[in-house]
This record gives sequence, C-alpha cells and structure tokens, in this order.
Amino acid sequence: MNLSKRCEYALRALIDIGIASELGRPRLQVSELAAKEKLPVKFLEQILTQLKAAGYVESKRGKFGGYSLAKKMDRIKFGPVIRLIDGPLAPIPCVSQTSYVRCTCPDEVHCGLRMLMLDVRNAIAKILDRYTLAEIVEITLRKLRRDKVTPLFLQPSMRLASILPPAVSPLGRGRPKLKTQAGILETEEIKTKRN
Amino acid sequence: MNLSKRCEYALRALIDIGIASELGRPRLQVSELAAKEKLPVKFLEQILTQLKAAGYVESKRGKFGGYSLAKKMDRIKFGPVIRLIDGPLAPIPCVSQTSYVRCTCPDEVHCGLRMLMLDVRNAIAKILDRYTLAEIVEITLRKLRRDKVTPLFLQPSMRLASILPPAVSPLGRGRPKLKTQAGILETEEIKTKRN
DNA sequence: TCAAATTCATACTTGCACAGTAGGATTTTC
DNA sequence: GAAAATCCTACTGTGCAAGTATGAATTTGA
Repeated sequence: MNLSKRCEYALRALIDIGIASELGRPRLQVSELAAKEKLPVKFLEQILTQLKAAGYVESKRGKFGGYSLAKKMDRIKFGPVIRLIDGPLAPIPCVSQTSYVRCTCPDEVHCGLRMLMLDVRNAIAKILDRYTLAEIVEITLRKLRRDKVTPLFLQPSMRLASILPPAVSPLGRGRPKLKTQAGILETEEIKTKRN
Repeated sequence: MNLSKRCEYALRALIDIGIASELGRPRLQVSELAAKEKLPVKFLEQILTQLKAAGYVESKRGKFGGYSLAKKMDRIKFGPVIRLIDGPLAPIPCVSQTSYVRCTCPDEVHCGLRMLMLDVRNAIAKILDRYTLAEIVEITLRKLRRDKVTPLFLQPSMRLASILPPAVSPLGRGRPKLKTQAGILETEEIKTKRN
C-alpha cells in the first residue's frame, strides 16, 4: 500500500506551489522546493518535468524562472496525479477501475479477496479522487494561520497574518464545502490530541 | 497502493482453507491450493511456511498432510496478515500507526500531504482491520450458494447445495452482523450489475 | 520395510523498478 | 557575456519481488 518517493515528492511540490501561489508567489524554483522539503534537487527536477508533461505545472526557464501551476487548484485532484506516477490506486489489478486486468483466479465473481479489495480500492479512491489541491491548500493555510506559523518559502518579511487576516478567509470564494472535508480536519485533530 | 503477489496468494490461501474448513474439509494441500488458484506450488509453499510461523495455519506432514487454520476464523483479521507480509498499510511511514517513522518534511503537524494520507490510511485500516476471515468466508459461501456454484476443491460428489441447504444458513450462529458488511455486498452487487 | 506423498529448509536466480547521480545543453535576465 | 535557472539524456546501484531448484525430513499405506 505504498506511495513511492517519486510520487510523494510530486504531491509535496504541488502542495507547496499551491500554498505559495495562494500567498502571492505563483512561481517557485526547484531549489526552493528541494530546500524546503529537503529533497534531492536533480530528482525533483525530473519529477517536475513529468508533472509539466502531464499538464499540471508550467515552467519558466532562465534566471528567476521556476514552476507554477498550469491549472486552477480546484481542478487538480490527487487521484489522477498518483495514477500518473505510481499507477492504479487499486491494490490488485482486478479491482482497478482505470486499468482493469483480469486475474488468474477461477471465479472472479465469487472471489472473496476481490470483494474485500474492491472495498479497499473504493475507500482509497473516494478520498483521493474527491479532494482537490485547492482544498488541501486551504486547510493547510487555515492550520498555519491558526498556529501563527510562517511557511518557509516566504520571506521573513512576509507574515502570514498580514496576508490572511484572522477575520476573513481569502479562500472563501463561495465554493461549496464538501462534507468529507471535515474528515481530514477531524482525523488530524484527533491525531494531534493523542499526540 | 499495491498488494504484492506473495500477500495476495497468502490471503487467497487463507480464504480457501477457511471455505474448505467450513465445508467440512479442514485441511488442504499446497498442491490443491495451487491448482485451484493457478499459483506456483513452490512459491505457495514458502508463503504457507511464513503463515505457519506467524501462527495463522498449522500443518501436517507426510502423505495426506496439508495445512489447516491454526486459529478460529473470526480471530483472523486481514490487516495483520497484510502487515506481516507487505508491511504497514499506510501509504507513507509518517502516518503509520504500527510502524511510524518521522518524515523529512519540516513541519509534520501542518503537512497537507500527511493529513490526506492519514485519511487514506484510516480508510484502508478501517476495512482491513475490521473484517475477519470468518466474514469473508461467510459472504463468499452465501454468494456461491445463491448462484449454485460448487467450489473447486470439493469432490464432484460433494454438492454445495447438500451442505448448504437453501433455506438455512449454516453460518448464522448468532454472530452480530457488522453494519459495514453491507458495504462489501453492496459494492459487489453494483459491480456485478454493471458487469 | 519400502515407496509414495507430502511438508520443511535453504540456497539460488532473474528481472526490474526505485531512487537517485552526472553532465551538459538551452534559455533567460541583468 | 556571465550567472542562474530549466531541460534532456544517460547511467548506476541496490534491493526486492517472484519465483526455481534441490534435497532433507516426515507420514502413510501396501
């Protein structure tokens, strides 16, 4: 049930670019991203190239270049990105929706393992195909602001509080909130308390 | 998000032994299991050895030997078996409950990826740590009986119908039904219809 | 007691994918 | 034109998945 490093780095990069973008820095350099997340620069470079080829980011070359998002954040879902880099979400190919392969078992319809794994696949997809980058960025920013933390790729002079005044959400553009959004916050709250 | 072949075969073996056991054949040979699922015999042998070492099955050597379950089916959950063979359920180590490893990101508490993956891990664990072998076996048998199919490792003379008369469920021992059990059947019904 | 049938133990193989490195070409800015 | 960035291609090395292979130990029935 593993996410590859490559994929992990890709998602981190997208989230970081998304956050920076929301804070008024729409473009980040590979070196900045690598420094923030402590990732190997050249490896990240490759990954960004892949994300670019798939249309998730666009780049500017040369001095003061870097990467920015190529689509609106609320159009970027995590599921497709993960599929791009790691392949199907399904634990076994015979329950994959996007790249089904029949398995060797004699009777797929009465296969208990398949039933179970179908549920697992659906549970995973329900999360990853629903959440958008916009939502994760929004939630992250809320938490950062709540805890008065300044993201690393901002200049020290740029205070989060000044960009995100406590009374107003800069992201509340009338987008309907998903019920599942509570889920992420909820589990995280629990985790934090237990921690 | 992959399940290894090794793990897949292990789960298939457990389910098959469970079904056979429920039908009055508590012991199956590796060759039978391999034949039914079309798996390499020697590889399966290794896997069964591992399952034995972990206390899930027990064996009898020599002619007419084979493997049987070492614990009651309702004490075997899928999560622990998968962890045994494939490692943690969590997509990334920093959201694993059973083998947490801090990740390289600078601020775990405000990490959007971590929040998301925590939800994914919980969704997976909710299924795999809840269902028992007994439940999967029961559901499978119900479906087999409903469709009047005879499991392959039964002798042709042993008809499922005679063992599982249509009017009575041989498995209904008053065990309380989980609400989530509907989930497995439900998704499978949908799938079947769409198919 | 012997042969057949099974599990048990150990070692080996083969291919491939993951996680990077390395080196230089190209583009942009000052 | 130099510096700073992305782009492109190739290479590496390590580990692991998915088996094979060989034979030893055990059990049964004839």
